[in-house]
Amino acid sequence: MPHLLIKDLPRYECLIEAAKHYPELDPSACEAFLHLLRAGDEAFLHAEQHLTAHNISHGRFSVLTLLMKGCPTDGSKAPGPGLTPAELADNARVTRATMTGLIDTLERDGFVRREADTHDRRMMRVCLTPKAREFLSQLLPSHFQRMAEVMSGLSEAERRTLVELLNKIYLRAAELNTPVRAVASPNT
Amino acid sequence: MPHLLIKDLPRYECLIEAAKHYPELDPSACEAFLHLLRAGDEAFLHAEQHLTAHNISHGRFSVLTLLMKGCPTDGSKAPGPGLTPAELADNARVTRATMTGLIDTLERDGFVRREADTHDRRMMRVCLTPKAREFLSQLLPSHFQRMAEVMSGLSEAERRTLVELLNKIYLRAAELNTPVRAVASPNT
DNA sequence: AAAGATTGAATTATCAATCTTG
DNA sequence: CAAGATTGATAATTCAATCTTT
Repeated sequence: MPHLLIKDLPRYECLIEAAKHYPELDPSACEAFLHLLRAGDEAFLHAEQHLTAHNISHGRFSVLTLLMKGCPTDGSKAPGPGLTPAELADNARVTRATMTGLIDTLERDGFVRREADTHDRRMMRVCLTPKAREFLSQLLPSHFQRMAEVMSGLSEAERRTLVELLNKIYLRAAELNTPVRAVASPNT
Repeated sequence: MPHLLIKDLPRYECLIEAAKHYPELDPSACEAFLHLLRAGDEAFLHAEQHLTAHNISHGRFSVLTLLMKGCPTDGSKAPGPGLTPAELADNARVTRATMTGLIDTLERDGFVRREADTHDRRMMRVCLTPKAREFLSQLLPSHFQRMAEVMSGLSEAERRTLVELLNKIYLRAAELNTPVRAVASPNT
């Protein structure tokens, strides 16, 4: 009879269990993978609850933080004119249709403004409103505070080790995922 | 001009950058937290693409794998009669309304069956169909194979270290999240 | 025709309300 | 009334189709 003060995540437990039935498939790798998802999930939940309490979904938060700094894909600094919906969609990793919907509700709530691009009339420019900047400057410190709580049990050395290992995983996964994402401009 | 063969995740880059402007808020913790989310995100994407290609969403996959083994919250083994929608919702961490919808489409697609509970007529029992068991036995090996690919760059020792660190984070986050999840039965 | 933005249908998710049963 | 399951309204997400502009 296990002590269930800390409830587990059965959907991961099931798979960690199932992976052991495939010894030819590198069980230690599967175990590490599922632990990554489980910890990421639980950590994300902690951050998300804070955002949800402020009526900010994952997608909305991505849009706001991307607009905070410009952050165009090519690294060029263009803070003034804002970003286009297409740039936001690429950087937030959602489809353009999703981004249209996110901008709709953010505009309705007074967090962003749409402006027609002066040079290319197909494009829109999305900008933060002062209300959004105010909102973010209130929210971000407590948001980072919550991140720090989750990581408080790790020493500086452990954090460095963790970041190093996570980076290795990230780069490998990004490499595996790259062909899928590179569907932007085929060569025909 | 950076070499963009591996596209970055600007929504995390922005925050990692922003966290450095709050030196009083434990920047190394925030950095580690965001690296966890970024790696988890990218790893999850790799697994998800495989599931999506087989018409299986995150929620659907959770339901199928939970039903594979029973997996009731209290650890009791009850493989025969299946699980109730409430148990599935708790274990998959979605609301009961969401679970109703997931079971609807899974039933429509022939993966699960609903049966009325013989003892308590408020409850339903959800079971896997043979079609679903066949489907899972085809899918799981390649699913685990993809997990292994992502982790292939880590040695056994690194995997052990990683799991240990992730466990520390998971337990801390679960502890922080527990009060939020324990809203099941208030005492009035 | 190609690119940017949007719209429409479908799925997954939430909460709040409702219906059935205990 | 409690509890389990569902339904209805809304949001976020996807894909496919459409509309405007280049």
